[in-house]
Amino acid sequence: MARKQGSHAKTTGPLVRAAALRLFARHGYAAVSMRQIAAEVGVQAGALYLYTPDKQTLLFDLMREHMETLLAELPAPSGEPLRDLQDFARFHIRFHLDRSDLVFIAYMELRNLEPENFQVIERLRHRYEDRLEAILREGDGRGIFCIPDQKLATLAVIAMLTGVNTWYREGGRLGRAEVEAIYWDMIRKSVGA
Amino acid sequence: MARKQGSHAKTTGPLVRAAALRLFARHGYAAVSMRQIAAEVGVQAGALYLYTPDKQTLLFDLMREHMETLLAELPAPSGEPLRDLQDFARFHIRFHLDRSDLVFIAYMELRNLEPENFQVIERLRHRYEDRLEAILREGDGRGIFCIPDQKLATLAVIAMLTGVNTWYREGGRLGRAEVEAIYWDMIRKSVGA
DNA sequence: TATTGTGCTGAACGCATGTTCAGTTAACAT
DNA sequence: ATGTTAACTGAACATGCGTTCAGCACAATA
Repeated sequence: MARKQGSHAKTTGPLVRAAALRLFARHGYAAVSMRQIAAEVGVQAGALYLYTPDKQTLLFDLMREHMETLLAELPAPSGEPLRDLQDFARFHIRFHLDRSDLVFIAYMELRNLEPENFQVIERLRHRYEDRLEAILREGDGRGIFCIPDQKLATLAVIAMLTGVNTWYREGGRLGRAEVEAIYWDMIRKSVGA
Repeated sequence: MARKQGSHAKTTGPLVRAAALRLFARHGYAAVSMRQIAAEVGVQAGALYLYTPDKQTLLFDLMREHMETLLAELPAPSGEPLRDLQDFARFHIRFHLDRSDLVFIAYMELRNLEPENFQVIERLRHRYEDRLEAILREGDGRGIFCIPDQKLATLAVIAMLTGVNTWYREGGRLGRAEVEAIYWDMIRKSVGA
């Protein structure tokens, strides 16, 4: 039953990755055992170590790849703050709803990262926040926005947007487009534009 | 070394409770062992079972008491939506900053609750959200607010407010009063008032 | 057909887990 | 001095953990 993933890999193979993603999101990193992950893949526990060095790397790889994709796919700013803020907001909602498991892990399992791994993820997250802060600063400087504190506004907007993931369900009362529109409306108002 | 907590209690004693609170908040429920909690209290693991029926109850009691206190201390609405919204926002920030460990646990460890315990907490959380939603609905109906969707606005505001806990540190750039004022400004604008 | 390779098993390693309980200790009441 | 009781220990229970590794099966190569 050859599964063709890799052999004594330094990072995680795709099938193992997918199984770990599902289980970590559902039960949490600390509550999931390597044997459970192996069962989800359909192998014995020992075989996992052909595809990942250890359990911690399983978690770290999930988070790092998630954050790197987030930064890579974030649309480049046009220099027009109102439009850039809208792009950011809509992108954030769409990107996060498409990856609810990864988002959940990235926000919940930070404390289960070993310190050096934690710092890597923190740096990536900070780069993402900085992108939003730059938009807000630009808009505030040009008098398009009216923001009491740019750092706080950045964190407030991101918290608000990320909150969508805690309640949104496919096939619910509102579709993604409506959610995007409603949140954009609230965010636009909250920064005084 | 008598510690006078209780004896074969059905709920958790205060010293054990405080130790569990610290450790769960720092490392997560699944990652903390009864032996670690016992060490924090200064007893052997077996002694914990004089003060709590089991580990799950330790977690559940923390969450339930937290949510009940939250509901009990939430100020009663005056009927004046703008003032009630401000009261709600300021109360939320203050209450949550005063209990950052409990808040962290209440948001992070939901999935470690057994199903029936989970439902109890969910119901309490819903009652809290309903209080805010009632304020928004009243203000929107009277034309004081301008809200595209009351349910979403409720969740967005709470997410925004709760986000403060992820970054606020005592002795940082901003004091509590300033944070309260800035967030109140953003929230007021976001609901169109 | 013989030889190499890889992909995986299954057992084992030492250690930690939540929980129970027979017994020790110390404070108090009589 | 004796009896009582509550607080606590320390060992034990069965189970599970992350991780390692000798060996096996099978596909590809020679």
